[in-house]
Amino acid sequence: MNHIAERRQEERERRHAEIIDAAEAVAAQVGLDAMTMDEVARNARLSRALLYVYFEDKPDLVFAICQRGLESLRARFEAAASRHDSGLAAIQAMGAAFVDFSREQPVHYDALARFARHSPLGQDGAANELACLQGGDSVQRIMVSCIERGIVDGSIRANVGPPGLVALTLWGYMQGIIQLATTKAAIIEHRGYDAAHLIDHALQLAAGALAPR
Amino acid sequence: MNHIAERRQEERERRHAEIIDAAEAVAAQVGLDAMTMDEVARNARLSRALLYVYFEDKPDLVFAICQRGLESLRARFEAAASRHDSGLAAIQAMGAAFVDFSREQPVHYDALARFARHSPLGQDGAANELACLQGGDSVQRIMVSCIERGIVDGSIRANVGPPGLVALTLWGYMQGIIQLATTKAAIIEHRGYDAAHLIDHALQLAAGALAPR
DNA sequence: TTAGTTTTTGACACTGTGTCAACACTTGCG
DNA sequence: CGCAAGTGTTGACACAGTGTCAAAAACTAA
Repeated sequence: MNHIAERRQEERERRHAEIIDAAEAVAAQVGLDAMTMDEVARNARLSRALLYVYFEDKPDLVFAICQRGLESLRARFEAAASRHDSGLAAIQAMGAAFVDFSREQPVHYDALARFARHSPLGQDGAANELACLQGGDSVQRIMVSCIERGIVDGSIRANVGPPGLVALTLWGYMQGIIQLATTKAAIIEHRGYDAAHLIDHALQLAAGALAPR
Repeated sequence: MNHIAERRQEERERRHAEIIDAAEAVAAQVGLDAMTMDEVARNARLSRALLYVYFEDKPDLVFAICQRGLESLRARFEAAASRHDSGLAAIQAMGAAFVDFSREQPVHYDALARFARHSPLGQDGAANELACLQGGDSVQRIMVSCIERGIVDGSIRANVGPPGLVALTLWGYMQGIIQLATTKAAIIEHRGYDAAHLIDHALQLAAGALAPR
């Protein structure tokens, strides 16, 4: 029968999602590093071996988490893009959205940061990695379109450079700042500033770099 | 005798350095992640167990590598600071020096990046971690003094913000950009740019953000 | 029922970490 | 010299985690 294959496919997808849910729950408690396949399996009430039917690897599972994160981030960026008229304002809102994202979904953010670190494995298997790359791409595209919009509407100076490069630069910038703010909060405070302060400052500085002179 | 304790102390330090040498050699070949204590021990012609006499942990050993890296980076920054008259030019030179550093001493750079990621363990043991924090501090101080110099000599606009925050921001920025450029070189090229291009652009953009209007 | 297919698992092999009791070597002293 | 006390060094162990596989269990269709 054909219904049967269909049902199985659905169950397969549901299970797939459940495993990711379980992994996120574990990671939320102990972090992605300390998250073990055993714990994930226990949390999803499956045997550990079964995880390897649904995911290649532990990295593969993390890619799946990252994928969800990217989707969420994309939605936030899109919202930011449509909530503002001027290109610059939209880009600024994206910076803030990125920061919010890192705070509200730390596991997703961490998975994303990991993904950003690792060089792509090339055309090697890993369907989930590919999906992450595509997810990253669509986020970038939103940024690019807003930068172009800003150049047209005059809120961003025309000679900032090619929008594609500007988007990449801003992306790297935000990653760097957020990482600094989250991991070195103690040190920053010890110097008399605080993390929120640093981030505000960084966003402002970036806006200044894009605005016309 | 007192000479004997002295000699032993020297031998201890020599061995300490030799282990770090061995670790760097291994890491240069396979990367910090894949570097195993066993391989390091073999490379230093010692038993694995002895490594744990000289270093707490594998992380501790990586901190030691990081320390060397920070010292090297400090020297490069200091050179950059004294090679230029204007504060802005000095800061720009530091950006370039950071990039050079990441290219010429990838293992040191990677150790540094790892250190930057991990939150400090607090007052917990780990003498090497403390040394890294201090090393990071002295690098920051060089940046701060150059920013202040730039504000005085007019090459940097006075309202960029508190020099301490600006230094932190620039630091995070460079980390983000270099990471992006090194791990995602393939993707960047796929979009018609290249890594060197991106870095040039990023440095230019940063300079623009600091320069007076 | 039964034979074929798919799902699920326990048990295993492997790699790497960190620890410890015991071994080996130096050194100072009777 | 010989021999204790201290120091350096190591092999062997316990442990934790990953990924794999043959076989058990569950399901399906005749």
